Amino acid sequence: MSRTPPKPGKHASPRQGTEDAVFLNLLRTADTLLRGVDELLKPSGLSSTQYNVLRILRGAGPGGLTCGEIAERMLTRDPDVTRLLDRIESRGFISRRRDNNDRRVVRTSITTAALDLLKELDPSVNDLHHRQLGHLGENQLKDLSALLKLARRAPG
Amino acid sequence: MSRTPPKPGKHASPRQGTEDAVFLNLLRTADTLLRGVDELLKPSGLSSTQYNVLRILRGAGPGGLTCGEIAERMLTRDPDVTRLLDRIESRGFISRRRDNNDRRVVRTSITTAALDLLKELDPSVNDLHHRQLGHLGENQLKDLSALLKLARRAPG
DNA sequence: TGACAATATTCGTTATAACATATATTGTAA
DNA sequence: TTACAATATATGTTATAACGAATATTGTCA
Repeated sequence: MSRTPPKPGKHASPRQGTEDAVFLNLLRTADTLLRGVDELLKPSGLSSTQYNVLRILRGAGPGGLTCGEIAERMLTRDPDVTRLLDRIESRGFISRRRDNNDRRVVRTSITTAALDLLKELDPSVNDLHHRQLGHLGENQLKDLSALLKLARRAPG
Repeated sequence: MSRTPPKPGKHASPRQGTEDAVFLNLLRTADTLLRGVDELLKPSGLSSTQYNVLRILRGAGPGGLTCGEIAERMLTRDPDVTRLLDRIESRGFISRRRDNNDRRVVRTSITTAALDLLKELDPSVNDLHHRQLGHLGENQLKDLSALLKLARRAPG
């Protein structure tokens, strides 16, 4: 097999278990927190994925973004941005139009209806995060963010 | 609204941004790592959810587990364990039988075919985790695990 | 120009997830 | 025993995700 051999002189490594534990804890924690957000969004009929897209578009401003740019910024990669946007559009939360310079691309921007909804949701989302993570100290939060960012930066 | 008022004398809090950052980093990192696992499992036709179930059942031993017990231990909550198990069963990786004492419950146990497959996958999964997380030091891994565990333990 | 690769998005299809509700079995209490 | 709540799993249905291939447009180079 193409298995990387362990460094000579090192035994089967306690790291293995530690790395595995990080992986398991990461998924469990992410699922727990995400579930809370989905719960909170349920009354407005948004999935967390849709909510995430709307936040991305709010951040992008009135110029809007292309499908590819949206895909890049999503938290969770989605191979089918088109139909995700279809569903959001059908609720009147985004508008799409062909770019005149490059007619391959479709620029998507957020509607004022969606901006209003986000504004309404903002405080509850902040509150939720605070309930979910407020028991961590400021330093722990910063450490955690830094470690997570670092964890994503695999050398391979 | 039922918004918890901020402590008097404190402004809108830099914590808010920090908590939000943790949340975003958590989802991004989890997605990145999970994607690697899915990629690795693709040749064997297992989703990461199915793989997770098989690992749970391996850990449970020959006595097997009930649907409820499996659901509890899953990384990602799934409201429809039945059909998840259906799909795994159709590939011959688990066997199910009614419990004779309590005929409501179905006990599920892993087959030797699945044990063989897991054994075959073990080294590649460990290697993957090592490639994904090996650049973190032993202490960082332990800190990260601890913080993630702590993050799940919200007081509410 | 014409052929072709690259890019951006869309579509067809199948698999899986989510949600609400139904069925079967057991335990409990009148 | 009968009625009823509780538990464990299963099913019907709809929504979303995943995968592969298709379409449209642009850029590049012989």
